[in-house]
Formats: sequence, structure tokens, C-alpha cells
Amino acid sequence: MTTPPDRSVVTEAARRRRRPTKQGTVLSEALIVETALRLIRQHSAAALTVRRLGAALGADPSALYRYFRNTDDLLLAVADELIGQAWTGWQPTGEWRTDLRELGLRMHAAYQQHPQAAALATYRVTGRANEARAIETILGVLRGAGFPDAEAVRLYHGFVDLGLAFAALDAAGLALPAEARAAEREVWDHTYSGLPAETHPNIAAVAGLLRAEMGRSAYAPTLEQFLGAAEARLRVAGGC
Amino acid sequence: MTTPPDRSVVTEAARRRRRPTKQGTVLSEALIVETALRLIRQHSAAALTVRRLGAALGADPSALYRYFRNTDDLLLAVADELIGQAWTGWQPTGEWRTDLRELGLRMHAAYQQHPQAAALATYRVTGRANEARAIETILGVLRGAGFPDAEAVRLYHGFVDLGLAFAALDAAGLALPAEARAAEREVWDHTYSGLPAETHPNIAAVAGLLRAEMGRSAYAPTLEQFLGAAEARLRVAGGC
DNA sequence: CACCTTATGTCAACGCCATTGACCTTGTCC
DNA sequence: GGACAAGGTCAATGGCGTTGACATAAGGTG
Repeated sequence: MTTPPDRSVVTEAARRRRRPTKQGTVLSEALIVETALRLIRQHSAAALTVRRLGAALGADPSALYRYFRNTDDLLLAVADELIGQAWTGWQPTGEWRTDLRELGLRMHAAYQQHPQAAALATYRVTGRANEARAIETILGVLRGAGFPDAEAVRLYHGFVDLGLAFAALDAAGLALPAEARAAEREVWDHTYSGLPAETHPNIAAVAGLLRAEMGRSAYAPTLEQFLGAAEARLRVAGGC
Repeated sequence: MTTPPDRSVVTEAARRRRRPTKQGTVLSEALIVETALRLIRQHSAAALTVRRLGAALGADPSALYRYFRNTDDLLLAVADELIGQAWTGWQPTGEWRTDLRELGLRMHAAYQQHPQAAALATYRVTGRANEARAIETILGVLRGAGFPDAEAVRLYHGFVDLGLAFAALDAAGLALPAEARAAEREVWDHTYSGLPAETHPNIAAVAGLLRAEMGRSAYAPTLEQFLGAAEARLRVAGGC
């Protein structure tokens, strides 16, 4: 009756210790996160299960619990990795509007590139290294631009919320089951394309335009509005 | 070997026919949706399972499949019901800015009131009656305001996307497991409240303000920005 | 009235899921 | 060499959505 295994996050000592192989692969936190991200990209976020991830790694599913408390913990790590990937190579220009726009679009692009992974954006606080770096940088851009602290925090919050909100939406619209994507268009065509003008005159009048607009993201224009409003407030606040 | 049951959506003829009771309750699409919404409100969207819903109705879980193809179909119906509830009692004022603001805030309030149900906002096209009414109304407000069709559709799309995006975000932030809500705050405190100023000077400088801002929604101010930008474009487009 | 059809309920089973306790293996330190 | 612990496997548990087979009762038709 040995004491039950701890099954908690891998410790410092653990990392220094060697790890025996499995029938093939050598596990590590980085490899697991990487593989999870690949699985999500190739299939969908819903398709990421402990069992499948284990299989993809050539390991027993239960082995993952040596590295992550549970699947939620694992997803947090994957989300943080995604943040990190979006920011690699970025350099501040010193012009806050340019910087914020670039950062917003980068995050958005990251989620569009891995639309299947955008569902992870719903994990708002990962509490991990890449997220901390992101927060620090955005706050630095805003405070460096001359916004007073209270204003900078409000804007930080608005900026991040905007990005996360659209990411979350994209997650729903672009990602989930991959066959539901087609189904959504089909539902649209089935339901709305032929609505009679008597009952739904406005829909009938612009049905074609509506259909063309479907699936596009409103993030970029909304981000511009956000930046414009921020600049207006900066001018009022006396920065210049 | 009778032919396999159809298990498809309840037909017209079906609705006209009577339905035998169960040990207590009499099922109906409306009752099921209603009960599902109650369950979601009382617990969480994740807690809504076919089995639990069946139990709450006093029926066998499999009975639900006489009314809905699958859980996705059921959730679509619940989402549409939520739309309907948000719109009941609303009357247009004739002033498009007022109308849009009111509609946006109503939808947002609906999701905040049933934060657990906001996850359903991720179902973007329900293809049901309430959604059709909502689209028709919003388009009517915009076209009535004098926006040309193409512009009206773009604005419709931006308006709806904005609402859905923040609803989806709220779903993640406010809703999901009810114990994760507290966990998120804890992660924040644990990770960010004590970051040293040497490595993260900006976070350290405004940690208190950040903490106070947590959990607030940026929807309302963003909606105002949206309305302002729309008005500016209307003036340019020649409406007045 | 009996009878057939059909809507709508139950029951039992399938295969998938996350998670965990018990065990085994193997490298490292004393 | 022996103890320890990290990190792997295996088997089991309980929950999930879904479905096929069956049961039952209302209505329409003769």
C-alpha cells in the first residue's frame, strides 16, 4: 500500500531526473503540448481527447497525468503555447497605435490559422509565462504612450477583451466540428435564402448580400474603431 | 423486424396527434426546452446532459430523441428560445441609434442573466423562428435609418458579431464550471499579484487596478464606439 | 366494435470519454 | 547494494450520447 502517487504538476526535481522511454517515444511537457496542438490543427479542438493524444504519442493515456493535473490543465498549457507562437518575432515600433494594431492582428491571425484551436481562447487566464509576457508588453505600450495608469488598464482590458471575444466567436464559427461548418451554411441557405418578402421583407431584400457576408470576421474594423477612440481620449487627456 | 424508428424531428402530423403520458409528465418540445434552460440556469451549460434532462423531466433520456435529432439540435432550440426571451416586449422607437443600443444591451443582458447559457451564443445560426425575427428587425432598423443596402448588411453583421463575440467571451469567463470562476481569480492572484517589478514592471505598477478590472465586460463601451462610427458613416453617405 | 397505424414512451446495450489506484521499471544517490 | 522516486503500464469505474428493439395507447377506418 504505497502512498498514492502525487499526479501533480511535474516538479523541479522531476525535470532534472531522466525519464525512461516508452515503446518508442520519450514524453515531456513540451512534446505533449506540441502534439496536442498538432492534433487540434489537423482535426478539431473537440477531437482532442486524452486517449487520442496518448495514442498519437505512442503512450498510455494515463501517462499524461504525470505531466498535467487534468485535461483543463493541459488545455491551459496549449493555449499559452498558442499565445507564445503568436508573439514570436514581434518587435515594438514605438508607435503605440501601430503596435497595438499589430499585436491584435497577430493574435487574431493565430486563431484564424489554427481556427480549431481558437476555442482555447476561452481560457482567459492561463497563468503561464507567455501570458504574463503578453500582459506586460501591452501595458508597457499603453503606459509608454502616455496614458495615465487607470486609463491604461481600462484600455488594456478593452483591447484584450475585444481580441478574446472575437477569437471565441471564431472558435464557434470556424472551428468546432468541421462538418458543422458546412451544416451552418446549409441551414442558412435552407432557412433564409427563400424567406417570402411578405413576412420578412428586409431579409428578402438583401439575402444575397447577407449570404456573401457570412463567415467574415468583424474583428479588424472593430479594432480600428477601438484605436481611434483611444487616440481621441489620449488627446483629451492632455498627452498632446 | 419492424422498420427502424425514424427518430427525426417531430412532424406536422405528430403534433396533431395526442401523446401518451409517462410516469407523471407529458413531454413536448416547449417543455423540454424550458426545462433545459432551467437546468442550465441553475447549474451550468456543461451540466446539461441528456441523462440529467431526462431525469428532470421524469422521462427516459432516450425519449428526448423523439423531439430532437441530437443534443446539438436541442441546444439550437434552447439558444433560439433565449433569443426570443431577450426580445419579448421590445418596441422600436424609430430612432435607430436608440433601437440598436437597446437591442444590443438586451441580448447582452440575457446572456448575463443566464450566464450559464451564454455558451449557447456560440451557436450562430439556429435557423429558427426567433432568430429570423431578430435578423429581420435589425435589418429593418438599419435600412429604415437610411443606410444603403450594402452598408446596412455590413453594419448588421458587425453589430451581431460584436454581440455574439462578447457573449461567447462571457460564456467562457462567467459560466462554465462555476468552481472554475473562483479558480480563475485564484490563478490571477497566485500568478500576477506578486510579480516582481524587475521582470514585469508594468504589471507590478498597476496590479491593483488590473485586479479591480477583472471580470468586467467591455461590451457596452465597445457598442457605443460601434454606434458612433456608424453614425459618422451615415452622415458621409448623405443621409443627413 | 375490432383493428391497424402511428406517435411516443421504455429498456438494454454500445462505444467513447476522463480519471485513478495498483503495479512495474529504471536511473540516481547514499 | 539498497532505497527512493520518476515515470511508465494496466484494469477498472462511472459518466456520457446514441440507437435498436420493444411496449402502449390514441385515432381513424371498416
